[in-house]
Amino acid sequence: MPAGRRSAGVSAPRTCRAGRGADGPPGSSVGIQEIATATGLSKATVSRALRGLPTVAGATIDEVRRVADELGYVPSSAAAGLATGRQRAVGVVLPVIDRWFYAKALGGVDAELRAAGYDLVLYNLGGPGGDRHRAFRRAMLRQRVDALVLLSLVLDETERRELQVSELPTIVIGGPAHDLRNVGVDDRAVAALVVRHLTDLGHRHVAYVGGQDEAGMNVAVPYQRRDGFTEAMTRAGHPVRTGWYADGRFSFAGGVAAGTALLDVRPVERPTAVVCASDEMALGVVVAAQRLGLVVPADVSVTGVDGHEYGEVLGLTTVAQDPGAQGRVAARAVVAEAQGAPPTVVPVSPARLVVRRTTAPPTR
Amino acid sequence: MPAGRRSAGVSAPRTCRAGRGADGPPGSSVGIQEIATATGLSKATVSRALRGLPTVAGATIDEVRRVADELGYVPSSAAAGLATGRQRAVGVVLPVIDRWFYAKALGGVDAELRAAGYDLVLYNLGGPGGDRHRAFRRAMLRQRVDALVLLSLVLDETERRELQVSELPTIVIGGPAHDLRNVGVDDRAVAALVVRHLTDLGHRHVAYVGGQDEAGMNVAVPYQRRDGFTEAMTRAGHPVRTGWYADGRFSFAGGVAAGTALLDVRPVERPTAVVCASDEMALGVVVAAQRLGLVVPADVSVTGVDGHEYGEVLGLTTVAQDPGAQGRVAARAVVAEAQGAPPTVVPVSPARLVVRRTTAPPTR
DNA sequence: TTGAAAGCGCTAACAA
DNA sequence: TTGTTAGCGCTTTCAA
Repeated sequence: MPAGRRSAGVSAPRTCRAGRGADGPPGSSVGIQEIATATGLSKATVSRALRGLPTVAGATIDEVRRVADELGYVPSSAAAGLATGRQRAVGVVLPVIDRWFYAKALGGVDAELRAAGYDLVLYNLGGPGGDRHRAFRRAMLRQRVDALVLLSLVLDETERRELQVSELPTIVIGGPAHDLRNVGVDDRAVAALVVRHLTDLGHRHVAYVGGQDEAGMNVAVPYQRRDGFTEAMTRAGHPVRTGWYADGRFSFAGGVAAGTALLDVRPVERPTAVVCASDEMALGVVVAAQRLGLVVPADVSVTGVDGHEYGEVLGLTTVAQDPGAQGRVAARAVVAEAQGAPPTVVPVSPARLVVRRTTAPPTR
Repeated sequence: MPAGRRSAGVSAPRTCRAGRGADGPPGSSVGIQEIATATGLSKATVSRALRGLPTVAGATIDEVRRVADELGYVPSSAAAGLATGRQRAVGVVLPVIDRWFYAKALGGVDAELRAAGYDLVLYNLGGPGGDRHRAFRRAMLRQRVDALVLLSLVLDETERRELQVSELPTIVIGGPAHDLRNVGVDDRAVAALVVRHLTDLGHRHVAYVGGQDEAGMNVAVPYQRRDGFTEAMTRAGHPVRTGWYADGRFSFAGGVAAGTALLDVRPVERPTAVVCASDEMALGVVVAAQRLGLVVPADVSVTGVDGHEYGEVLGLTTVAQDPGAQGRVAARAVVAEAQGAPPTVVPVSPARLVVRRTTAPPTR
């Protein structure tokens, strides 16, 4: 706009405000200078008053705020950012938005940032197709944000290096990432929790639906859940058949496919329980079972991980986690760090077994 | 940082770069001045070269970019924004993130903005609890964005006024809003489409599940769908009983509740079809029907609106729309306007009937 | 408690 | 094709 304004006619070297004269309240470019003039104070004092610094007289603050309001003053984040070097904004980088976990976590990050007076700049890598690299670079290569929250991302070598160079406080939600702080549940423990529940019920033939989320989820999460499952089963004395690992791509449709593959076999070949690495996949497996004429949990028990609303309504046994809370924790951590606090250790996020109606003792 | 740097020791009035000396490549504050010095060019030329302006010699551009890279130059969006008055960012305001429609639309907006080189600043009003008002105040926008995309929002008087004052190019997705451009489907037509399908099948006793999304969805959407439904049914000669309007709160759980209320009655009192204003509610109604021992579509037909993935897997008849595309259209429109183009008319978004397995002729 | 003045890093007239 | 120069709107020393 400055440029626009300037080229709009006369070229008064300075004090060239707005298109319209500095007349009424509803003008676009009311700055602290205008407020200073109107109040007879200096820009410096107005600036301080607006921020409520303690060195300003209470009466002055009130007066300045009143006038600012009257004039329709809108602070310029760019100017403040340039002067202070802090943008009061945090970047959130995620692989895709339309997945339960990401959407919930993003909501949590947002809530916390809003409370802290920070803006949230979204960098969606847009799935495997999106030119994620460019998006990632832009995130930090423009100094638009003071910190970064990464949602379940696998970083490649280059990305990691750029992150380091940027020196931005960073944290990742969901799945540990090399050298970066991390908030999330203990995925191996989550898997062990489910296995324990199932073996306690008497299950010995348990299959697993996991797989890689092609959307760019942190590889560590699926691996850890799967390994945790395998380990726990082995420890319980019921090693898992190689054929009983199916890929559900972390989606509902993928769950249906995986469930069908696993369950559409002769009864003796069929697992008595299916452990899924997410609720959406578990829901898919339940649907697959029903389509095959099986009764859940009489014929097969099914479990998920997440705490998805649908699962609640449908009675899915699961290990519930709270991605919103994880988002809030992550946001709080990076904001604190951006404000100069030393990095603190973030505790492991809670996850708890919620037994509902898709698990029961095996009938075989 | 400037402040931080300054207080870090000596107070050299000017040219006080970085903490470390202006030594190696990986320093945080390399500006165009450094590049200018290194190349022997002026700041102005460096600036132009970096932006690839046509008035710069090709060789110069290459050289500047090379040196910039070498020095680890990171542009400052704040400085550029301050100088130009354009932030290269668009704000997206939405009531909640974790709803199918919003997540999808947000993804579309994001994709388009990324392609245009704009950043996306998210303003989540955080549901009915969130202090939505604050989020909307122009003070909060802080001139951080050049345009606004509103997702299905109802604006109150104050909000509308502040929007006007801000003079930002604005567009709303989903549901018309007073005085603002709008992208979305024709909700009355959508309802009529479903009714047509059902009456063609022979249905005369049709109930409706709609309701107000407490999350702050544009009121117009539910109203228009409901009115479109009522009108179409009346026109078809099958006026709807007053008791056959249920509130599903635009959620899956709400759909289950509404479906139960509607279907748990004596067979003769039961509608032969249930039209739902969203797929999630429709899925809930299907579940409710199954729980009551009814067969879909033999005992009841059920329809939704949206084109949700789950509905696809489960064979839900619906009117599919593409919120991602709507998001892209909206983003493109506001970006163009932010760049000075005159506002154009946005055409109504397409919606098409997708007949699957939850609708059939009535057996009664 | 306030004011004066010097920038923050970049862009854009204007001149060369 | 490039350089000079004057800001963009705010914050922050330093001095009063």
